[in-house]
Parts: sequence; C-alpha cells; structure tokens
Amino acid sequence: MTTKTRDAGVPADYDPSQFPAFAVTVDMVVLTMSNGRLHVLLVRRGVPPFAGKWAIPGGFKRPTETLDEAARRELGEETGVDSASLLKQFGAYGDPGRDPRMNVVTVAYLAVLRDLGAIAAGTDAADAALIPVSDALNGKIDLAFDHARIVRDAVERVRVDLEQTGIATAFVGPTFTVAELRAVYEAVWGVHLDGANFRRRVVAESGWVIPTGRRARPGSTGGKPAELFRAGRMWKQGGPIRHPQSPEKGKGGR
Amino acid sequence: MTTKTRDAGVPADYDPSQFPAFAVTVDMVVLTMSNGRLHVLLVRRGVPPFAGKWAIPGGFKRPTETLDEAARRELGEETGVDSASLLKQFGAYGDPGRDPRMNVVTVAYLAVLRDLGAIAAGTDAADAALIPVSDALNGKIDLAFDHARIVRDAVERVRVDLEQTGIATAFVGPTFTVAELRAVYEAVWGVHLDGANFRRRVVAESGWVIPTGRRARPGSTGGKPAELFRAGRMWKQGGPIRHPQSPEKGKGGR
DNA sequence: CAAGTTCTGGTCCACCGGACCATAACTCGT
DNA sequence: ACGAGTTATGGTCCGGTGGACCAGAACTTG
Repeated sequence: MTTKTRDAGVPADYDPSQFPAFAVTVDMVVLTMSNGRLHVLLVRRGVPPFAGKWAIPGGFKRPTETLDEAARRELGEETGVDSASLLKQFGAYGDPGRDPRMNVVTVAYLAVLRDLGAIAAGTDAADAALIPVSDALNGKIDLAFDHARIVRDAVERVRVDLEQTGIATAFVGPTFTVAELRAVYEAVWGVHLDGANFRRRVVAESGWVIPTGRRARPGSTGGKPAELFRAGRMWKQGGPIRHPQSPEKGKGGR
Repeated sequence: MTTKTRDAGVPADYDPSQFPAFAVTVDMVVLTMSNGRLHVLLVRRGVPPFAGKWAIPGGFKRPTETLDEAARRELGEETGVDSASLLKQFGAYGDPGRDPRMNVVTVAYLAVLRDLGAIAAGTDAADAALIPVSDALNGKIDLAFDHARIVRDAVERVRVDLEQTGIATAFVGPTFTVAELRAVYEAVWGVHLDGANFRRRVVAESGWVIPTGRRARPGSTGGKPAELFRAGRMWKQGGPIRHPQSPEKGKGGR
C-alpha cells in the first residue's frame, strides 16, 4: 500500500504522517556482445563521491513520468539510443548508506543492445566504455556505490532470461546468422553448444527466426556462407534453447 | 547510479541537485493456500484515499533499514508472522498519480505462507481477510491504488517460480503429503496432474522432500494413509515439476 | 587444386514425461 | 464383519526430445 494501514495491534513506534523523503533514481545495466564476450556499458564518475570510479549510467526519476519512461529517457540521454529493444526492470536497491549523501532508492533496469560501437561514440565518449562483465564482476574494476552487486544481479537475470525468453536476438543485429546467435548463448552461459543441434532447434521453433533469402559473406577463415535470418515476433514465452548441465542427477550423455 | 552523470551531450533541462522527493514504501502480496484455492491477504482501508477499499499490507521504508528488512518488519507488524519463509522482491511501481496525495514509489514483495488461519487472527482480524486471488483479479473486488496490478504481477511470478524454484513447499506445513504438494501446483496452475507421475518426480529429485517415517491420517473419505515428508534444503534452482501444455507445437500424447 | 574451415542436414540412441493399469491400505455404510 | 468406495503408490509402456556424432556442401587461403 501507500500509507501505513494502522490496524495491526502493534506499538505505533513510527508516525506514518512523517514519512522520510527519498531520492528515486533509475540505473541501467546496458549489456552487449563485443568480440565474442559479454560487455557492460560503464561511465566514469567526475564528481564525488566515488569520483574517478566506474558506474552504470542512470538518473533521477521525475514525478511526472513512470519508472519505465524514466529508464527510457535516461537511456536515450546517456547513450543516444532510442530503441527500447529491450528494457526490463529487474530490481530495486535501497540499502542505507549506499549513497553517502542522502537516502536513495534506485530501480535497476536491464538493457540489451547490439552494435555498441555507435553508441559509445554518441555519448561524448570520453568517459564511457564497454567493460567485459568478467572484469566488472571479479573485482578487477571496482564500481561506485553498490553497482557491482547490481551488475551481478543483471547478468544473472540475463542468464535466466536467455533460456526463457527471446532475449538472445536483442544481442545481434537486425539480420544475423545462426552461428552469431549461438555465440550469444555460448558467451553468456560459458558453455559450448553443438552447432547442428542448435540450428535444428532454432529453426524448428516457429516464429523465432525468419529466413531472409540472403547469405552472409564468410569470414577470412573461409567456410560455407551462412544463411541470414531476422528475428521473428515470438519474443516472449519460452525459447527453444535450454541451458545444458541442468541434469545434475546421475546421467551423463553417452 | 545515484547522481546524474552529466557527461552526455544533451541539453541540461533538469537540475540534478534539485532532485524530487519521494516517499518509498514496501507492499507485500501475501499468498497462501486455503481450501484448495490460492488466496491473498488483504486489509480494508480505514482512511482516505480509497477508504473502505481493500489493499495489500505495506508501509514506509525507514532510512536506517534495507528494503528487505523493511518488508520483513512490515510483514511482522501486519500479520504477526516472523518466519520469512519466503519473502521475495518482485517489482517496483512508481507511476505518477498512483497515490493522489504525494509521489510514492513502492517496492513490492511476495510472501508465501502456510496456515493463514492463525495469521489472520493475529492481526486484529477486524479488517484483514483472505480473498481468493480469482476474485481479486477478475475485478469482483476492486483494490486501492494500483494494487490490482501488483497482485496480478505477484501471481504471475508465483506461477513461474513454482516451476523453477522450490517455492511450493512454502505453501504447505512443516510436514506434508505428496498430495498436498500436488494440490499447490494444481491450484496455482489451474491444471490436473497425474498423482503417480507427480510423486515419482518429487521423490526422485534428491534433496527436495525428505521422508519422515510417519504417515498422515486419511481424511474422512478414506483411502490409504499418505506418507509424510518435510521440505529438503534444495530450495532453489530447478524444481522437478514442469508446467504442462508447454509443448505448444503439434503433439498431443497418445 | 589441395587442405582447412564453416555451415547444414542426417542418423541414432538414451532418457524423460505422461498415460495408464494394478495393488495396497484405509474409510464408511449396512 | 464385510463389501464398496477412495486415496496412495508402484509398475509398465511408448512417443518425443535432446544430445552426440557423421557426412556432405560451399566457401577460404596457399
């Protein structure tokens, strides 16, 4: 609810009319694939506290907008990207003292983007960078505030969503090959997937990927040119690819 | 982040130092099984706005506590339940005007409890009640603020978590039969599950349920006395029961 | 043109999920 | 006390899926 309903028979040690004031912000964890690895967009702080440290982009929510609108606005302001190809709320953070200056509760959003080269350029690039999530998570780069935890939660969310939604196509371009899509799964999950089986399942799930007639040019290393697909409309509810190693019983394929 | 990082080359139409003040609340959707149906705990509001309407319990977050702590405290104050058997954050809501008096952002928590009879009694029962979620969702009972949406999201979350975590055991008592556990799945999903297959999978998953030597007394309708189990420690990561009807392809069992 | 690399379709088999049957162990009514 | 009804629980059977593996197609480079 919004006001404390004072009907429980507990000592009224807190006056509901004197509610404490908080600042509310939205922070975005922007993830992308770069060079075959998962990266997160970070900005370097110029002012205290945590001046000089890396942080995830974000800003204050305005009273006249919803949380989703605030996230979309901030994403556009900080990265120049308008396409809310994927912008998903995944958590709220309000530990006391997480901002030394004031009481702040932040609502965290996950954004998955492709082609971050153009994005980093659009954001006055000086203080923005794409950092491999592995570096951000293992402490090689320490983040401002509780942003390390937020990034960790976001990555965990992506790992789960990859299995249950069509989030994978948000990582690749408007047109892509099966191998590119498979690389997303392999990078995020850190596993190896059989190419033939992967392709079979992806194309079997109707509505997932739609073949364009065209073919991609092979890389410098050769190989048969791959078929080009574009994303279908089945963006939610059940992707065809399942995380392996889930059979933690006593199986072990042949 | 917590302060707006002003490095993007966008017009500074908003002054970060003048952040708007919000009230932050935590609201709890308390779900339980009663009489074979899924119920939600609601309290009747005594003061405007929405006086007389039903609402989910909740209250203000204090600057000295985390969001999780606030949720646990409020749950105890309003329901008398201390056991955080399951208390999970699932969303933040901050639409403008959701509270006509002021700017409020609420962080919603899902609580799953058993044995709500004692709970409703402990909360000075006059204004608290267990309402079937079906009544709360189809508009038969209209809720204050945007609580209808919050309850809807919570129920959806439970449906998903039921498949992927061990949340089901939170609905039943400290000791339970396989049939009781199956009733949880059937009520939440609205499906019928085969008793024999259900039992097989539940007991096969090691660590899920632990047999106590005892047996339950059969109901007034007779039948073989069921074996009594208690919940194991495998509370997270992958329940053994899957939602049927997921094969939306072209199957149809034999 | 040979060798290497990648894509893509095919095959095969173990395992799983769900339908179904059978039996055990209780209740109630007569 | 005994049959009928009811619930619990184990067994069996079978189609479908997932994953390992092979083979051929279509490109690269040297």
